Amino acid sequence: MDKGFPVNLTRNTNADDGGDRKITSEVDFFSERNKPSPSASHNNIKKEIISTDVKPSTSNIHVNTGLQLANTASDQSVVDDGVSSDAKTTELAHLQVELQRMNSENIKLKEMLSHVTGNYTALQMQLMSLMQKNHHTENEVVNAKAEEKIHGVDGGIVPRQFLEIGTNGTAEVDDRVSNSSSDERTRSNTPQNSLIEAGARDHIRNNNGKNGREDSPDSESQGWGPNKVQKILNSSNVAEQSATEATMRKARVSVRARSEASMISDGCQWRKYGQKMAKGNPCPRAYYRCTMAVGCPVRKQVQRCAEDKTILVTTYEGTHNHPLPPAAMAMASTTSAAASMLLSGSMSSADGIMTPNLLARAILPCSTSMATLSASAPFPTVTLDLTQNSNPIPNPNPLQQFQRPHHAPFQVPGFFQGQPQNFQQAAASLYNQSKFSGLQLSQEVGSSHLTTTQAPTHQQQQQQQPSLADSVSAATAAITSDPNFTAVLAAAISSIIGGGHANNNSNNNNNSRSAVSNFSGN
DNA sequence: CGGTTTTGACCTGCGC
DNA sequence: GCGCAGGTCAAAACCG
Repeated sequence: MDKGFPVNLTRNTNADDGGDRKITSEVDFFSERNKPSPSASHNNIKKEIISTDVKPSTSNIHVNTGLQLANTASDQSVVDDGVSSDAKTTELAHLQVELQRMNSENIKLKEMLSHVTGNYTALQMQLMSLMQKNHHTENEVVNAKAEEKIHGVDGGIVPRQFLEIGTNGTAEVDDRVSNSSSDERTRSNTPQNSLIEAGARDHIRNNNGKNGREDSPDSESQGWGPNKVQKILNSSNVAEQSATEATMRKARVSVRARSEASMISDGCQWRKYGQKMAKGNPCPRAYYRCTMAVGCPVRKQVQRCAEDKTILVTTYEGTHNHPLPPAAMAMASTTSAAASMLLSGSMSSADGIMTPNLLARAILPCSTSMATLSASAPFPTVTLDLTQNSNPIPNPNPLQQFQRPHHAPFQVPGFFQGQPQNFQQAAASLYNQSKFSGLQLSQEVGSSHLTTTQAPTHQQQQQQQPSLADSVSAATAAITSDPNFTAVLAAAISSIIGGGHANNNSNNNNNSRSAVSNFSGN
């Protein structure tokens, strides 16, 4: 019996070995993609070139090189049958000239690429500095307010510990942020630990480490309590910045997907550590912790939607501190990217309220409604809704669009690198697919008046698309319930959001074996 | 036997 | 201060 792993994976793939086969073929495809073109004529010309001591360029930039040479080669193979060696030599010379021309062209293209890259970097730097400047300005406003309180301008009482945290707590918070990987389990292993420590954590909040525990890794908060951050936000700019970083860990990414399984497969291994009945929902909420590495801070909550029990809402929090298999990277990078986007938006505002329009456009630039953003207390949350059936781009054959042929499977972002054309095609394709699947982006910003679009309920969203054929609904539901699709779609979204965010687990090696084992294990 | 799930108890924050 | 809700812990049960 599969415990904690999606049942519908095996259901969707008919058998466990079917699931393995699917993933294996995908991995094989990726490995194939890294090989040169299998064209026989291409191989022929390669041999010819090497035999004449002309080194072919291996640059990826020159996409057409192989084709042109291949054509030439096939021409030559015809000539080979009965033509003199002079013609052969002439042909070789011609090829050499052609190759040299292409090499020089390659160099030019490389220069262009480096130029564009440089421009991009410069622009990115400018953007960063602008954002930083903006943030700094807001900090000054906060500081001014804090100063007023310190000097009793408004008669307010300044909580002493907040000021102390501002100078002293920086290291503590930063340390927590940078050491998000600190071993929570180790910390919790001692018997009495949790209760004592819970109290100690609270004590730290109030006394700022006067009990001497602030330097201990034990002082690392669980990353789920909002209050510490909220309090620190009211102190100095340093503390605010630190708190913002701490908030980064608290950003949540919620994924709604139709699934009859108890949990969607995201490639990670999870251990259930709790279950609670949440108010207003007859379905219990399950709490999971990542067990792929000891002390991984990532947790997730899984709960069925109260309105539609076929919808599984999975809420992720935290960043993995260990290498992930590609299958896990897809979802992990997505949640990380979404969290980064969300918090980069929230960071630009002193009161923690994000700029929803900017964020919304950033997540999916061509859409006005694709994912739900919420900065309502206590946690900023991005919701990726993979349950909808809306289709802004009419597609007469949605099934065809969603099919996963073996010759062109979906890719996770890590595999896009070095394959720009494939990346663009896949991203564009998945972008359309994501639009098809009805990722809804609205701006629900808690109590703030920045709300521009009221997040529609699930029923409302369905009612907005009454004209869709049942087959489309069924296909979408079936596909979006496929955990692999969910993960890969999420990966594509993260890719669209921006490569910088998408692969924060850059040290993750693409261990295809672990991916296979994970999926088969799931 | 080791890992996972279950489940009741406990803690914390928040609103009243 | 009290009650509520969300979140976590850990012993016991369960499973392969």
